[in-house]
Amino acid sequence: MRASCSSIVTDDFDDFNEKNLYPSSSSSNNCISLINDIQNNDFPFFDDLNDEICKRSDSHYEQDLSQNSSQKTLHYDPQLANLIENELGLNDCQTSRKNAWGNLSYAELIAKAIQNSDQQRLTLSQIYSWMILYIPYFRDKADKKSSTGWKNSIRHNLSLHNCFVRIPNEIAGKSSWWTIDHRAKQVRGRKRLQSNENSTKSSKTTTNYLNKSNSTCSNLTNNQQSTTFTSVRDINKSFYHHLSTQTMPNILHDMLKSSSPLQTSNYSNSVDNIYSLNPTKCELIDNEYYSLNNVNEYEMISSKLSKQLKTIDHSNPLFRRMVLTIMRHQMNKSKLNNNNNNNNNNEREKILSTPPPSIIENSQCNFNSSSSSSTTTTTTTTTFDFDFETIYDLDKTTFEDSQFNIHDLSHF
Amino acid sequence: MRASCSSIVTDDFDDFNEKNLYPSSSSSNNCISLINDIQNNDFPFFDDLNDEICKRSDSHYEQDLSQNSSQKTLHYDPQLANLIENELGLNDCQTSRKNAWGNLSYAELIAKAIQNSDQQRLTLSQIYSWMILYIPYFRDKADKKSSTGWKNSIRHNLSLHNCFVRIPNEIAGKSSWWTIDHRAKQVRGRKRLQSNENSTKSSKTTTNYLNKSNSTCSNLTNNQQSTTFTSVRDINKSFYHHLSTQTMPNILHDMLKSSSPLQTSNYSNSVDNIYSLNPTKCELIDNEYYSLNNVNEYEMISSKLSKQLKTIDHSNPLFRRMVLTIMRHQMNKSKLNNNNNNNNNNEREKILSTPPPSIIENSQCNFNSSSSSSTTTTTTTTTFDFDFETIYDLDKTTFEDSQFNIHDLSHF
DNA sequence: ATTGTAAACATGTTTATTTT
DNA sequence: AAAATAAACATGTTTACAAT
Ligand SMILES: [Mg+2]
Ligand SMILES: [Mg+2]
Repeated sequence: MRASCSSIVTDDFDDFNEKNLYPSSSSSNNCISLINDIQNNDFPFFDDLNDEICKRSDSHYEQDLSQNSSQKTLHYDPQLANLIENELGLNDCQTSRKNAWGNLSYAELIAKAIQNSDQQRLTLSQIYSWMILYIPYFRDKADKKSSTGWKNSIRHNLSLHNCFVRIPNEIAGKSSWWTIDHRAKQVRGRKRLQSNENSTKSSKTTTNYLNKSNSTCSNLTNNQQSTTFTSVRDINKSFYHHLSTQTMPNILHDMLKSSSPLQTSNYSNSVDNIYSLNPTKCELIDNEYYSLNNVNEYEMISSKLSKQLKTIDHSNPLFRRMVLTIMRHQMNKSKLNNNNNNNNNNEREKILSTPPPSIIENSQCNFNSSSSSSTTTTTTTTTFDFDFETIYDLDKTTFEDSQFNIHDLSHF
Repeated sequence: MRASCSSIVTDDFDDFNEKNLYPSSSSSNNCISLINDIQNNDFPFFDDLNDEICKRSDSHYEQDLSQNSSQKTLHYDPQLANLIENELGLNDCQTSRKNAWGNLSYAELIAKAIQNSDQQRLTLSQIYSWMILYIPYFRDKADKKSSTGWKNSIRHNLSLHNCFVRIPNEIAGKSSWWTIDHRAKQVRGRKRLQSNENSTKSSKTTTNYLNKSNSTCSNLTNNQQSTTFTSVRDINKSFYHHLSTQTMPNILHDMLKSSSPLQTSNYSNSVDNIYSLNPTKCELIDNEYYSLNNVNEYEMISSKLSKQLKTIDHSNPLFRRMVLTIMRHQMNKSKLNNNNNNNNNNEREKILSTPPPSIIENSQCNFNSSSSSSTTTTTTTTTFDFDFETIYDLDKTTFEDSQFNIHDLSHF
């Protein structure tokens, strides 16, 4: 309890929490009856309510091993501690371990911490606490001075690996939630391409740290091995891997802006929120997305999308998504072709050298007619069924086992 | 353009933006026709699209004075610059000015920057750029070394004043938007109460920096002088002013948890999002909320709410809000009474000394029956009409003149 | 090539001190 | 009392480099 909180009111609240007068979250039955009480009786006054709360608590008292109030949700599980010690190799007689703390990497430890949390998400400080609680080595280095190193590494790993996804905290002023994106099979991902793309195309063996051996640590099924796209965002991601930072062209901005959104539904009604479907700093998840087969696959989807685009109204929020996806696909396809033909600068030069004609208001331009560039790609049209419902569903990038779609927070 | 972005693809994109090949956002007519084109024709290829874009651009070319690509939206407005110079007093012959840069405070400058932006929001680096662009003094101190001081002050002001509200950026990895909350008439707000509450009760004169004189800088109406509550959140804010940090009691958490939410509507379906209606670090907006009249007003609302609470289902998301509001009201009312009676510790002692009885599952407890505390408050019941629609409306804390409800971003 | 480690840096929050 | 100023600190992002 901070000394600066001098008022009685604050003291009361602190005591309520710190002395665990309230039942833990496991006692939800009691609370249902409490709700009934409130609904059946007239207005309960505070002190009476407190009496009632006292009556119902206590039996569910749980020892809180964490230091401060922000880590209330962290409970010590001896069984888990044992399992982790085994995985670390601390119970083996071997003297040589991968790291000072055992045989697990930082990424694996962080994944364990998050996966063993109630809501599959933790704040940075909660991750720190988890480490101190479960990893003996870090427990010995918990003080300010000696913790700087490994805490830095924790932060480094959270940022570096794209399987760790930061979600803004709903409570203003509190730090973000760190979650796990199970679709990112590749735990470690470069944020920026190395200088030349030659080295990039080599196939890379990626390890999956998230679902390892023991059953207690993870009840998550790993049934997402197929290369089908799970969301529009995934498609975009695969397109934008080679760009370090991506600014959406103004033209697209305007197109989106000019199509007024629906007020209903889950879709947000501002242009800006549409951008939430456009993560600027994207990362290649599966290298094999590069293969020509996959390019054709995109082609297929894109072709389907463009046909459906003609049938729906501007006001339909799906319209915006489709435009987005198509534009991206086309731009990247064109560029991919340029790369393959080794005439990298042609396209660019051509565009830059084109003298700007006068504006044609509301003109009916035929895009397929004009000028330039021999990059005609064969468009494979198949029986790919890609209707609205499908797109709609695809966009729900739900986590498998979490109770709610945590990534909605970043969408809306 | 960064040297590290070596791929042609990136170069293309950069050129598109930096050379302003795309029309500015004012040319939405062109874009509508472009959308029609896409819908009417078959699939437009990238290079054709580019040609079209070139045709339509150029006339709307605007000089971009900002240094790097993240500040694309910042345009230099000579007229605005002139107005600001006048407000700074740079055109006066006076030698003595409030600050080295003129007669406006940091808070006033930041407010001007945001209010003159397209979308009424800027990132931190955009605010920096605005200062360098419009304030001569800062323009002379734009380099790394000499800018640390005033940039620190900018950040300090953004955090300190609760009229500046931080909204997470929809684009993952980008820094937050800074917006203005026009309901916060008091620009400066302490984040934490000073040591003793004696000094707090003195009435404080607060200045409103947001709508000052000139018409160009602000088309915002200042018609929120009444003390009526504009949202449930406002009510909560006024309750929680005296708490530096507020953890919601577990009991309430459980109550909310046990009432399953509806899947429809704008309301989020996770307990955690309910907390978004419960800003932990709240701040007193109007000191007069302390007065007894206002306490009774809350009493009124609270009473109404509690009656309606009895009529609605747990699954109704409004139910949660009402519980929230009522609980808060009662707790604070009780504490307020304790303070008035100068028996501050009685209530607390009583609660702490109460021996915890055994749990009563699904019992029908009468809250008004039991024990303790002589703090019976007279509940004024009036004709206050507070139905669902009202609550629903109250929660839409829309900005007056902004095109969309930017604060929805922090709600959902 | 993967991982650990250090460090520079940006962005926010908060407290303390000085100036006015 | 309000504003400017300095500074400590937490949280994230990114680069560099060493160890394996
Ligand atoms: Mg990450
Ligand atoms: Mg603020």
